[in-house]
Amino acid sequence: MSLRGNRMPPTDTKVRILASATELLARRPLHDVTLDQVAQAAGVGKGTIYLHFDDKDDLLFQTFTQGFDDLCEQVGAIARSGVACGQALEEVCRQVSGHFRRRRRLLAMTGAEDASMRWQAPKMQSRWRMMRKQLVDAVAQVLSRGMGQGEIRDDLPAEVLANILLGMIRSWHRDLDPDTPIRKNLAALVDVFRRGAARAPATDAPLAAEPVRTSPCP
Amino acid sequence: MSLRGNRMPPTDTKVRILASATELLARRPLHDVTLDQVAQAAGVGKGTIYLHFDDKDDLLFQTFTQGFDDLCEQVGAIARSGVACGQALEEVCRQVSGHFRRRRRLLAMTGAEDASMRWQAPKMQSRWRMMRKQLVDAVAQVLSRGMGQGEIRDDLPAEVLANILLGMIRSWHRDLDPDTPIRKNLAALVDVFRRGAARAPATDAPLAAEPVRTSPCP
Amino acid sequence: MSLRGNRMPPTDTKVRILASATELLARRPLHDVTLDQVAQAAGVGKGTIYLHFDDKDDLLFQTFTQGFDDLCEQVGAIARSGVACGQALEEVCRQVSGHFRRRRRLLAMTGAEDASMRWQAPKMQSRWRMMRKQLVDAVAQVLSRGMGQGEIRDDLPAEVLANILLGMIRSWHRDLDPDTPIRKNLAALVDVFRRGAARAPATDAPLAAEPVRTSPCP
Amino acid sequence: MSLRGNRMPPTDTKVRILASATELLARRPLHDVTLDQVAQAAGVGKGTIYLHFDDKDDLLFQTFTQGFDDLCEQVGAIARSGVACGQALEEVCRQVSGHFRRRRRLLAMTGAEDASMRWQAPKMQSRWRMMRKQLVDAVAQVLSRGMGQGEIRDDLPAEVLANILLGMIRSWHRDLDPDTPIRKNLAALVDVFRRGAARAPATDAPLAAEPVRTSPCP
DNA sequence: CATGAATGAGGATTCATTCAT
DNA sequence: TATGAATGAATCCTCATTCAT
Repeated sequence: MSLRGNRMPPTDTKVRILASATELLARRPLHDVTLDQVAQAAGVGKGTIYLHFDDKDDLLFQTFTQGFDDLCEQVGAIARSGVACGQALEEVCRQVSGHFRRRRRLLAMTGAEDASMRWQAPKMQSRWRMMRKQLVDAVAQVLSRGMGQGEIRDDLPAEVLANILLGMIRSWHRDLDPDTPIRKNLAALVDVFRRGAARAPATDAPLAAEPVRTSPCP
Repeated sequence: MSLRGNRMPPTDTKVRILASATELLARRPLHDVTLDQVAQAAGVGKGTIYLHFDDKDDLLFQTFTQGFDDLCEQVGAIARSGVACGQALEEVCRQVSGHFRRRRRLLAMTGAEDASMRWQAPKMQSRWRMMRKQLVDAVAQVLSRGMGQGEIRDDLPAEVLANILLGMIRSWHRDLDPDTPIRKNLAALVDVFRRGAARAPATDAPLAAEPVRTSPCP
Repeated sequence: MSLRGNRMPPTDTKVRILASATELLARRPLHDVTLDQVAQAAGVGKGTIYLHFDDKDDLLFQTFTQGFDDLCEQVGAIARSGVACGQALEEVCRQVSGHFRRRRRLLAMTGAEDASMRWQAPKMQSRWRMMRKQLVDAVAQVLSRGMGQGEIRDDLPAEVLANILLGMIRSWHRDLDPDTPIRKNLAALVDVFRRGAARAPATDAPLAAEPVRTSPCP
Repeated sequence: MSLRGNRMPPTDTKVRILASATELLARRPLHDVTLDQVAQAAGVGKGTIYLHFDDKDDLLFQTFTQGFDDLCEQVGAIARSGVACGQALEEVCRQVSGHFRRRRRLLAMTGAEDASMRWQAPKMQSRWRMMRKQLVDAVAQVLSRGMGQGEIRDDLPAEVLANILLGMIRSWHRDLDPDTPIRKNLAALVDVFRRGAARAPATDAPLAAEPVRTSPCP
């Protein structure tokens, strides 16, 4: 049975729509992606989209945040595992970076500026903030553990450091020339962050004192 | 000439238009700013915009990159001045951050993601890339000098470090809760970066060696 | 058969649909009532509607004209009963008015202007005209008897007077402020009509003569 | 100059749009008139409509109520003129009827049921009610004067009688077969109304007493 | 008989751009 | 230069209708 003719196999419709939207948004700017294109790419009728999403906004939002929960879950798992801080950080970067790379221009990771700028409607704003906070908190957990173990500086809140790390990852992917070999070497990025975020050697001057003025570059 | 009657003093029309666009873009998402609004806010006729700009794109581009040259110039000046690396970095952050804060959501600083995503037309793409490279290069110059003086690690290209720093500043402004007191303290950000980018103490094991893989957080 | 499980008792489906449509049309303008709403309100699937009605038009038509046959029948019965003209008219008004009040905005009574304007397709047009003529004729019968008995003026066709009466009833319900106490007193309306439609006192000048042109208001 | 080529003479654009809308609404049901059609018929671009009207609703409303103010003014003038009640009523009917005939199916006169059903939005509702009250009041003024002169029954409020008269006129136009010769003779309608609304001969039984039960039809 | 996911033609509305003045 | 009325292509969204189950 099921001679639906030219229909695709019974892949769940909503999934197909999301996939098409993802695909298109990775190529064209948000602004230029129309629902007709999404529908066409997904091989469904235009109206079908509205059976699965409230709105164009809703579709975009879900597209942008797809898989985000999983990412947060994974990062959270790293935090909870007993893994040493250094390895944990590397693993976090790998996960976040992988997620980011997979969703390329979607920028679903932290700021998705296109998205965050589009959604100024309060409803979306808060939806978005919640998602973002989820990831920052997960990363902050890893750092908190590092602080507890005396490995991460505790003169800055974990959330602040988490934001910095995420910002670095973002830059790494967005702004770095894709052909730079270093870009493939996440370890370098982790190293810079770890050193910047490390607790200063206990013997030397206190961290918060005035190292800003003193150490390396006088 | 110019008996424009009840018009404002002969403030240059183009300047007024740019100012209005800046104002509006700082509030609404790009997507929601219309030329009618800009014209109205600037107190000029809609057609007048086309006397000063090719296009809506052109207007947006000029709006986004307004003052960017000045910023690059200032950063370059810091690099050329003999100021010590540490102070130079702080000053760079102050400048960039100030520019960023002033143009808030315009994101004219490094990537202006909205912008970069909007402009896929080759013409704009390259126009944009050039602007961005200008700033990265200026920051990289400061870092290069630091490397020459043995204060900045030289296992990573200066441009990579420059990108990281700019990414951190961006995060600092975009993602950090505006009410966090730390956000006002740029020195903290500089400190994290400087330590991360510092040349490792000569005594210990070489930084790039393999701590990444082994030790937790030294 | 009919192992419908948790369905309602075998209330006739079509009746439920009509009831829901009536309910909805009494609240929202025709224009805003969708088949989804009707189906939902009736607790049936959307497709089911098409098992009982040709069309949305058909559903609307049947909804609008529901009970109309009964009304015509009742009015006809009054005409055939030997009841005196005055009482008969009052009774007619009561029936028509009651029907009208029950179906309020449906306006199924005489013109259902919404309906008459909607249905320009010849099929519906004639269907509608037939229904309307039925009622006018029934009312006209009552008036004809009154003419035969010398109580109703016969210088105007019974159908014309019937239309006038129906128009008055319509206005009474539609245009009169629902809070006006008089609105509840149909007798007043009947009185106006009866006096206007009464045969003029034999003694005075003939009604149709020319009072219209000359005397103010006798 | 002004070789606008295929443009129409400088008839005011808004007027042209209203005229086209009127024309179309007189043929097709409200529901089927699209803005494209209106624009095309008016020989203007689709967007131009939005320069002159807020909305489709606004366009329709203005179309329906076009000339209504004039009508009310004329009726008011009749009331204020010293004309005898009978002639005044005839004149009122002539005016209202003329307005009605001119706007045919638009029903702008009193109830414009299509319109009144479409506009359930509070804004339009009240806009509509105000217009309607204007006309009823104007007609009621004429009747009030008749009451003061003892020519019109005063056991019913003037507004109620005004509504009845307007309802009769509406029926006359809408429901009567256009070919009935009587339809052209408004005097007949006025006569029915005048007799129904006349003060009963002072000599006979009091009007409010029980004439309903007694006179003409026993 | 009953269902409801899928469809896609159709319509309201926006807005960058032009051009006669 | 400056203007702003006019334009119409482009887009989001609705909803009557179908059909595989």
